[in-house]
Amino acid sequence: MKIGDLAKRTHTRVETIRFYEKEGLLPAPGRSGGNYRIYEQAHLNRLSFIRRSRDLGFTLDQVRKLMKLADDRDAPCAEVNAITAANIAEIDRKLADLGALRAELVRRLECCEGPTIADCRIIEALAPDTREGKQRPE
Amino acid sequence: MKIGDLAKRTHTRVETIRFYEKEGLLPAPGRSGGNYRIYEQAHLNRLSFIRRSRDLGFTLDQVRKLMKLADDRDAPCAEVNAITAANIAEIDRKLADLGALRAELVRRLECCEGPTIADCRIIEALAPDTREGKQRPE
DNA sequence: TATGCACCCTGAAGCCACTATAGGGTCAAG
DNA sequence: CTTGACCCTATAGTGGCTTCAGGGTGCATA
Ligand SMILES: [Zn+2]
Ligand SMILES: [Zn+2]
Ligand SMILES: [Zn+2]
Ligand SMILES: [Zn+2]
Repeated sequence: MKIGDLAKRTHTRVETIRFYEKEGLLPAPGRSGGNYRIYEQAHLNRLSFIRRSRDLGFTLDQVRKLMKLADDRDAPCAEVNAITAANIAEIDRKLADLGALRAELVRRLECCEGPTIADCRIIEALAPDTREGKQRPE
Repeated sequence: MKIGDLAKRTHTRVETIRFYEKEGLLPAPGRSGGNYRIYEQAHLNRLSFIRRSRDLGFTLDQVRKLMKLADDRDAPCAEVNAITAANIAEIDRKLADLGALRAELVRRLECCEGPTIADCRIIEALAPDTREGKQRPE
């Protein structure tokens, strides 16, 4: 299997596959006469694992850990659960942040009294006070 | 006002202020005898604007646009609204993605049948099929 | 045989928004 | 006169890729 085939089958860009190899996530495959990378099923399995993990929001470092754990079937899965729980917590933080952000943006969008910047509540909310004559514009 | 004072007043790191200057977001201030940057009120205003915008999730490029608009009080604020709306849409996308992600992670965490990797449903869900004998491990 | 075209190779740089590090200089207090 | 807090520049690093420059390979077609 050449790199392009592997790319198609895993919905990964060719460059990303080479990047994973350089990063030590995907073992370097054999080469053809023309120096093309030739992949086996095992590579496809590894790469699928990486992509599924990435899709679930794990970092490459976490993926490295998960793969090491996955390779040792006798290892306890407490560590896997810890990594997963950490990601859920991280997602919760992001959800809260984004929710608050969204609310504030919507509020500002609703308050725009336009039609020109002079009356725009969005800009007004962003800008610090410059209308009380306390300072001159530079 | 020296850079450290400005940093404190705007809750910005000193390095970030220098970075904004290099990026053309904050005009280069005058210098003291000892070559220290000396800031005026106008700089503080600008920097506040930048930080508030960043806190609301605008990119530096969007901040550039917003500042240009903010400087022209006769400009229509449709563009400001468009930038804001685009950010809300972007946030909505992220919220949906993160929500789905979270659900899937929780589902997997709940399904872990441990105590070892051999029975771990999280790893199982990540790994491609390797148990049907269709291929050998590399 | 030549030519085109899709695919492959390497190495380096670019993206975002900073952050960190190295290696110095300035200034006021003790 | 030394200490320590602050400041300066220039460069590299972060994550997770993407893009680019400058080639080589392999197969089909004119
Ligand atoms: Zn209102
Ligand atoms: Zn407006
Ligand atoms: Zn279950
Ligand atoms: Zn488990």
